[in-house]
Amino acid sequence: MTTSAEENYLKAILAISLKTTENISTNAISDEIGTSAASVTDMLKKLQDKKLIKYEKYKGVSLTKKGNNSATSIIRKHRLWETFLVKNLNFDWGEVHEIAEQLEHIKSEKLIEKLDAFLNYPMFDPHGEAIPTKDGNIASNTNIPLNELSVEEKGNVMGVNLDNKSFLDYLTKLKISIGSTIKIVEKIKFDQS
Amino acid sequence: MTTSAEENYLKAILAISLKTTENISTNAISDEIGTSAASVTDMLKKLQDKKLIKYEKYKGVSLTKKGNNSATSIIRKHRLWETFLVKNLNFDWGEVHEIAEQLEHIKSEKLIEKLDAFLNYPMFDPHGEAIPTKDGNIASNTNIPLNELSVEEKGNVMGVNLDNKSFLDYLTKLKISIGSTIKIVEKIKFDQS
DNA sequence: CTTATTTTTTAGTCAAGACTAAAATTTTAT
DNA sequence: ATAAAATTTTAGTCTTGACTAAAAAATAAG
Repeated sequence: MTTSAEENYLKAILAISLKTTENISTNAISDEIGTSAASVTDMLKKLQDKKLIKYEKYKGVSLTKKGNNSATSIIRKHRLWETFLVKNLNFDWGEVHEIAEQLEHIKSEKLIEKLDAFLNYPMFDPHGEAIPTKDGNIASNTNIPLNELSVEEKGNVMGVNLDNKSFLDYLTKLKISIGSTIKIVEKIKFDQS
Repeated sequence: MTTSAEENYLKAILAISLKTTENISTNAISDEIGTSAASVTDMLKKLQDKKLIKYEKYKGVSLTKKGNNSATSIIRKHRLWETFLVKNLNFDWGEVHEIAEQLEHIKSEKLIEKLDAFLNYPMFDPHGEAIPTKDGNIASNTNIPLNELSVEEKGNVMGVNLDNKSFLDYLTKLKISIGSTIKIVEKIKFDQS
């Protein structure tokens, strides 16, 4: 059985592996989780013992099959709960992340299957991220990042990549939500906003 | 902020105080929670420091106003989640207790208020137990225990007091659920079944 | 009313998961 | 190629919440 702390490390390792091609360093993990590098080293040993990661001193880390399954399952739980919070409990998408961080660690296979059925097997969460299926499959996200759309082009908002509260609140204020059609009016050179 | 462990102790103390009039002993708590008496003594000191209980060495324990509020709030969360699991996720009432034990510790006032609204402010949980309101009020349960009904009398099942999995499964098999009308056919002397 | 029994507390330990400071290793720069 | 800088690991400590064994206090029995 994995603890919440272990699950958070696995999730972090998976998240980093999707952002970079390089091998995953202790510091990258400590940045992602917000703990000291020493704490990360401690935990890597435990995860290694449980065969959830492959870890070589000073070299870097990668998830084993087992670790990847575990991490993917946590992402699945997180995104299903976020979907529930937004769709059924009427939370704004900007405020569900912290709550889902807690809910994702609830231990019950049956719970998550029944939640999935209740939500009618959604493919995407409220941020537009794909929800892994029970057997670990993830729909690939074929959306175009906003900054790659040119002026006057139109597109539908399929999701928001950031889990940044103030930015999500800003979008809410502009009434931009999943499914909205937006048009690029002008590009500001400095930050491409 | 209370930890999950602290919340479980508060819940146990409240549960015992509802079952007995006598003062609450260390052993009673250790029996309820399933830990050693020594562990209970340790925790009582912490709860005392946080002003959640009144504790006198060798004498016994009682909840302070603050402790009672906290314990009641946990009961509320537990019962709202059980209601959700049964009503919306189609769990059998016999299998929700363990999951609710985990969900009750999720930290978010807003979550529980929104869940309450989503469920349409239920007064009773799937076991027939009253759900405390946001401000701590609990509807008193005026139901008659089954063993006090006489032969041939009829009644409606308002709830089941036990959180005993095998008994609840047994009732499920007999198709006895909340709202069923049952009739006392015969009393078996030995165990009053 | 003193002794035996039960209950409760204290003392010492352990594991998980965090930390800081120091040592070891790797990488970068001259 | 070697010194300097950055990264990573080790060693030692802390807190939480548990445990066992022993001591202390309260209760029961003769």
